[in-house]
Amino acid sequence: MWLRPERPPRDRRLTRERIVDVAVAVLDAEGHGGLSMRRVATELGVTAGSLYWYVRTKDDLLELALDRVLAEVSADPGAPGWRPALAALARSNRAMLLRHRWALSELTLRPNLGPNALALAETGLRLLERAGFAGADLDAAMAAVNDHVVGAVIAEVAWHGTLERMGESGAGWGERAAGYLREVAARHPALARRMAATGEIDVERESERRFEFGLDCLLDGLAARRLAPPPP
Amino acid sequence: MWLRPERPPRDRRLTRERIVDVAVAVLDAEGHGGLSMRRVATELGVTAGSLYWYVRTKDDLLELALDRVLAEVSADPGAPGWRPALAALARSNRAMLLRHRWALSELTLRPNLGPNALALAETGLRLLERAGFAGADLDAAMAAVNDHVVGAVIAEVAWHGTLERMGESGAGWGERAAGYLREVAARHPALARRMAATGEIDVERESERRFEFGLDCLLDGLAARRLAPPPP
DNA sequence: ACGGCTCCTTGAACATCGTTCAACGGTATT
DNA sequence: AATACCGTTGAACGATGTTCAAGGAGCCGT
Repeated sequence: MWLRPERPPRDRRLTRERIVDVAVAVLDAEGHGGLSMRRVATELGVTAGSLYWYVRTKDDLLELALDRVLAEVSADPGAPGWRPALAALARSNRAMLLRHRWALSELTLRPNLGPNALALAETGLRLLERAGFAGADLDAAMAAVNDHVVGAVIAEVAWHGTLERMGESGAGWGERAAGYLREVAARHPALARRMAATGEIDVERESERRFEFGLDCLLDGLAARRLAPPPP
Repeated sequence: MWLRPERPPRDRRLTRERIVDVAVAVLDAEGHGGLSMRRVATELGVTAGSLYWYVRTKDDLLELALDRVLAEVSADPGAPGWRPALAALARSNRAMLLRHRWALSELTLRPNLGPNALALAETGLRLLERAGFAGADLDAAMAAVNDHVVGAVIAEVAWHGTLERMGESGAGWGERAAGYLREVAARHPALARRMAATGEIDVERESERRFEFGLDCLLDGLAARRLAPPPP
């Protein structure tokens, strides 16, 4: 994908950029399922076939959209040490994934080697280099932080989606689910304890708390594995 | 989904179980994109419409398939302490996700409250309870481990997929990519250093190494946050 | 043994999707 | 002014998920 440069054109009513703009907008508004070539085309006042002049396939368009939103995550240049800086980068990454929830499903099955993805990797690596990591541990440390971000957001999105579906299922839901829940609770005491302890909880707050907890654990482990203190 | 019990039937040539069997087989063999209602139906010697007697929608079928493979992950009952036991559970989880790579994309956007998912949560929670976790930290610790597993497998699958696509792109690929790579290397020195250091590497081995690295970091952090030593 | 009833399967249909392609109008080059 | 090419159209193809009237197959009550 990133090998195919855009045509140097003449009168074009369209652009890759404008197409990706609309695609991201549609994805943000209606999620993964809401994106279709025809939808993007109508939004641009054009027929679906035209898009294929600028984009080889729908997958390519998704790849472009993914890289577009990856540009939104950035490091905080004013962070005092490697640890706050790395945490800030992770938080920025998480915030972006929560803004564009469709990006996760794309990230899952699509390789992303776009310019913004690579730039993001670069800033992360430099951060860890200054922190005192090198060699194979550098890659592993970077991966560990990214994995935690991705895994945490996946869990949050799935959780949020579950509650949304419950809301959609109309009023009589609780009664039909009660039997199932009772059976589950009987079979799984530890799970029942946790469900009882956390009554009505705010998914966003709790997800953020868990994210910070895991991030702290991870950073503790990373700090212990640093080769050298950060250079002065 | 888990509220709808199967019909008590008469002569049925089909069963939910047989349908899910075939669905999992097709998914394993041909991935997410290879699954269609018609495909499953023909595999069972039946027309597509018949499936809708047993399954309300394709999404429901995927939910069933996901819970089916979730049954494959299990804890090692003979693990000596909480830490090896938790690590074994995480490894078993990872192994399952690598066996059924399609399960990841489903896990991403689908809530999973199936019986096997809940049983899995139960064993994890019991493990952490015995390790000395309680209250909100218990949930957070469980989530942190799961997040690392999911995130790590996602990264591995995406990486593997990238290399596969490169292989498909025919011979002349390297030449067309060389310019892009050179530009990337020039713009991103740290990235270039890492790419140069790790020449031809085995994706599976390296992914496993990174997984264990991150897991160790995480477990270190968790150990430090334990409320009490494990009860005798 | 027969009628009636419910369970399950069929086959055709609908809408929508990604993608292709011949045709065609407008723009720049010669 | 003639030509060549760029960008768009509109129709089409095949495949997809899902629905539904119709019909056959087994069981029940009489």
